[in-house]
Amino acid sequence: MVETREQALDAVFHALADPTRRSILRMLAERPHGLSELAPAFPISAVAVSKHVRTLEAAGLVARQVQGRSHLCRLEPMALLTAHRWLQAYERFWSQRLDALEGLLEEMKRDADPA
Amino acid sequence: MVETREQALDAVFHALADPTRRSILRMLAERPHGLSELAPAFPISAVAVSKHVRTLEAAGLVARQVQGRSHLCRLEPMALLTAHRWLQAYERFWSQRLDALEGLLEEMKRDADPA
DNA sequence: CATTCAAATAACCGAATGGTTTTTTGTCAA
DNA sequence: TTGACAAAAAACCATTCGGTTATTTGAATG
Repeated sequence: MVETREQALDAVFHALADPTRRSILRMLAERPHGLSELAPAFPISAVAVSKHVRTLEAAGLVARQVQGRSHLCRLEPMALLTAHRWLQAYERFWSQRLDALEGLLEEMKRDADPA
Repeated sequence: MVETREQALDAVFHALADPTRRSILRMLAERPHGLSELAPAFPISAVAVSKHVRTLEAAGLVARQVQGRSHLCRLEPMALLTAHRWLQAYERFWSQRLDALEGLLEEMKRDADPA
């Protein structure tokens, strides 16, 4: 479904950009859930929840195991690695900022409490 | 603009879910760029690029410094931390998987090359 | 002052998004 | 075999999205 790495990032970030879908992932992180077990947890129709799950599936974040007439969904965590690695490339920028903040705090402490 | 933590995640993940916007961030990671310097790097109109920058700004990923008639954009990396921390909560799931994979590889090596 | 240049604003367009209700399609059980 | 149940599929709707062109605003420059 997803071809290139850029398309994978598109799909994963888009899937994560919705609070209902993030909630679904949180539930699946705890344990696998059937679709009909997932749906009542949200104030929207079961069809809408099913659509969200399909979006998560398309991004590779969720896998579905069909058992008769119930569909068991489980977290597929490796897809999160795509997003994580992209973010890691920027890690040095925010750690730089955090270091600068820490430095400032040290300075303030020294000024407020001169030995 | 962004009120709650959930809204912040919505805005950041949505901003990252577009290849043009990710490219803009990559350029700004290298160094700050004027808007008019940013625009020609993309096969779309300057207005479209300006809109993308506004989306990034709304997510807190980019800050703009107006200097006369040119607008200087720079990366605001702390907003990425929001996304990074959300992903970190799932880190144990994929590292579990990676460990399992590593274990399998070890096993295959042992089987293929019995001492 | 008139011009030029950077950017925003406005108006518009087609496609995608998030939601709905209704209608199939299967599968389990009485 | 006749329901009942789980889920998908279809049709629909309003809003948002990513893009366009044309117009306006505002600062630098001749």
